[in-house]
Amino acid sequence: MPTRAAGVRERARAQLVGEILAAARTKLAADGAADLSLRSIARDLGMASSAMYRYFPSRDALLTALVIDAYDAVGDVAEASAADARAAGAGPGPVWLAVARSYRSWALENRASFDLVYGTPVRGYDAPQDTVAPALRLWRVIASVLGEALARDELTPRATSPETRDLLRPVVLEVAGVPAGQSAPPHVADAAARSVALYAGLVGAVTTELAGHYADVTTDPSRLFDVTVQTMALGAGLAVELPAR
Amino acid sequence: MPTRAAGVRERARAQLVGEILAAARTKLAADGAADLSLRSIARDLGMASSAMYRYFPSRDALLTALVIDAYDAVGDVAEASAADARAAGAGPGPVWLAVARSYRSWALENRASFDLVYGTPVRGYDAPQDTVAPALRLWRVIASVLGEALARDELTPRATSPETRDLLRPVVLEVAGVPAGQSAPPHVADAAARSVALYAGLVGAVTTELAGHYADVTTDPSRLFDVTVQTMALGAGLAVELPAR
DNA sequence: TGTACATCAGTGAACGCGCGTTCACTGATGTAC
DNA sequence: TGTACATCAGTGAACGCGCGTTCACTGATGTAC
Repeated sequence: MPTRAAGVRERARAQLVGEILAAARTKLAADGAADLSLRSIARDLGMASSAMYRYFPSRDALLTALVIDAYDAVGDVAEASAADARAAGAGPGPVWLAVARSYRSWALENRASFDLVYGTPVRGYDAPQDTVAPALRLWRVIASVLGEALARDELTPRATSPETRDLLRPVVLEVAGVPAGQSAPPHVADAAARSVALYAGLVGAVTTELAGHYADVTTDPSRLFDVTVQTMALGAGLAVELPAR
Repeated sequence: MPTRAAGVRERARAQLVGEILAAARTKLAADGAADLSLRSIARDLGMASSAMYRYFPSRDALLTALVIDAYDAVGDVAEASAADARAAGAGPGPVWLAVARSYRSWALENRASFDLVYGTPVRGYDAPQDTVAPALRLWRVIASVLGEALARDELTPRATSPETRDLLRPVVLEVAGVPAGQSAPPHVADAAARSVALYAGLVGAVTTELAGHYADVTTDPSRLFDVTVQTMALGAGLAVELPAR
């Protein structure tokens, strides 16, 4: 049974790749991306460091796998929380709050992964093209919130500057129903621009908290996060009510 | 002249400390904080690596000097741009835009310094207490913008959640005239909370751009930054008009 | 002004550490006839 | 079913690198009398 026999080797291989990745994730969580080394992972798995090269051509290739991993984890979490909120009948504002909170929770629980993809780029590592698609998942989730608000006509109107047109790429536009290649009408382009502010604001709120800067100004980072995200939503034209504590 | 002689040695010492810091800044800009080493700085200065220890007790002490350096540079830039804008008669909205732009420019020109203080914390390095005061300068500048808007009664009102009270520390409150130790009235506490959203949003916009994530969604990061910062201002209750391009 | 001593700057070798990557190799597993 | 060969997994030693920090030391500079 040649094919099945080959399958055995392949399966063993796939399993070991999985074990390496699992060990790498553990190491990443413990030491951070900058200190992640093939040798230490090999040590943890009880194998020679040179054996790593049967599975990953270089340290950077391993890093790329972890980067994609992290983006996908964020994508999963964000998409799931948005879907849950919508299933519970939430409108755009509350969906945004749910997404923001889940993003923050994930970041707090996976600091090193968060830093790996949203923090300071790792020196000497250039993320290859494969990482772009998974990275766009969060953009899409946030753009979809604005797209939904727009469709429901729930977006607080504002004067839009004409330069917003043609400023954004399809990713954040298509969610609002603009086909690729077509120029977006002003109000859609504006909604997309607002979603960028939410994305950047979200990243900033979490980054600031993780960098320890919230500690300088508050005693309750979690609540401050909620209030901050609410303020940002207001700027984007979404109403968010915070549950009383 | 004993005192003058001693002064010579002290001055030589101070000058060399200055040269070390200058070389360290150059190295920081070139290699990033994680790769900053005493040995490489010593090499650049043409001295033995062990000589470094006459001037800095450890690598971390050098890092601390660079951290304070970075915070002060940001503080200078932010305070100066706010002062310039005010001198030119600008109201809170335009002052905020000026501060945000100058912050971004500084970050783009000093990536490694930006990462050092607003990015992923350096592994194994704990910023000592001396760094807190310089770090607060940017908070104060941003809080002062909101404080001014409040004083001028130019802040778009909004429903404030009662939990905003007692959420924030004096730093962001005192700028609006609340003496240390006193609880802020609701509208002041709310203004302070808005300033946190601006701070976090600003950090996030720059972080996102530097991490390369803007490249996924736009072709004109500079303009997108302006629009983003405008949207955030709206959430904080400030009106910002962007100059046409 | 001159001399004896103390202080400081700076050196170079060394310790012990960890890293990514390469290479020739041993066995085990799979393949073709 | 059995044998000869090819493929692959994994090893362990080695290369060359850079790091922070310590230590005993040499000279030069400053200080006290």
